Amino acid sequence: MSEPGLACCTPLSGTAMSAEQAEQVAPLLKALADPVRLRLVSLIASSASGEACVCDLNDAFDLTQATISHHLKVLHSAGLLDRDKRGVWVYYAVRPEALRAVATLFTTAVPA
Amino acid sequence: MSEPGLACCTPLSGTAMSAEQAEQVAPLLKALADPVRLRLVSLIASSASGEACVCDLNDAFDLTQATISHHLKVLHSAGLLDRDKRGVWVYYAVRPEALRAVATLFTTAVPA
DNA sequence: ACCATGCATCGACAACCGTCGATGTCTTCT
DNA sequence: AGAAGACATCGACGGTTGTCGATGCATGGT
Repeated sequence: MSEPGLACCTPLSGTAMSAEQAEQVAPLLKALADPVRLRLVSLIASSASGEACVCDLNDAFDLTQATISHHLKVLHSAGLLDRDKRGVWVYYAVRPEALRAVATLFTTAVPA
Repeated sequence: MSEPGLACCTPLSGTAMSAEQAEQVAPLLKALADPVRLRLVSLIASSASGEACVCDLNDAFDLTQATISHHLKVLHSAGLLDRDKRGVWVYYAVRPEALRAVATLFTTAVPA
C-alpha cells in the first residue's frame, strides 16, 4: 500500500480540470464520501491534541471495531490521516496538506 | 427523485460534526467522488455561459452517451447541477449553493 | 406523416463497498 | 511464561456502482 500522490489541483471553475487531475483528486473525495469516515475525520480534527486514539473513536460509533479499523485504513491509505502507534494504542491525526488539496478544489470554485 | 436537502455544514474542525450532518454531506461528496463527474462539473463550471449542452459534454469523454447521461443524473439528483431543456438540447449548470455547501466543509477546516 | 436527432431509461453484468464475526499479532502486566 | 487487551487482517455476505447495448420518448425538420 504505497503513499498516494496528494494531488494538488486547479479549482473547479476557471479552466476545466484535466483527466489526470480528476483521477488524482477523486480518490480523496471517495475516501471522504462516507458518513462514518466524515465523522472520523471530524472527530480527529476537532480533538484538542489534533489526534485521536482508536479506542476513543470506537466508542463514538455503533459499529464493530473491525469496521472502524477498516474506515481508518481507507482514510490512511488515501493520505488523509497519519498513523502513529504508541505502545498498545494507535493514534490517528489529520494531514492538513491533504485536506488543503481538497479545499483548493472548492474555495476558488464558488463565485461568492 | 426528490430534491435532496442541500446540507449546510459545520467545518471539519472546531467542534465535531454530528451524525446527521455527516449523513447530509456525504451524498454530495459521493456524487463528486468520481473522475468523470468531477470533470463534468469542472467543464460545466468553466464554460463561458456557466452551462453546457449534453452533446458537448458527450464529446469530451470516451464514454457512451448512456454513461454520461447517468453521471449527469447522479449530479443532478445530488443537487449539484441544474437541468434545463431547451428544444432538443438539455443544458446543465452548476448550483453554486451546492458547491458552497461542500466548500464550507473544508475552507475552515485547514489551519493555514 | 415521416424520419432524424438528442437525451433518458432499462436490463444486465462485473467490480467494488460497508459491515460483520472470527482470528491473528503485538504489547504490557502479573 | 502466560494472560489480557488494543488493533489489524481475513473471509464472507448483501448492496451499490460504473459501464454498456438496446430501446423509448420527445422535438424539430422534410
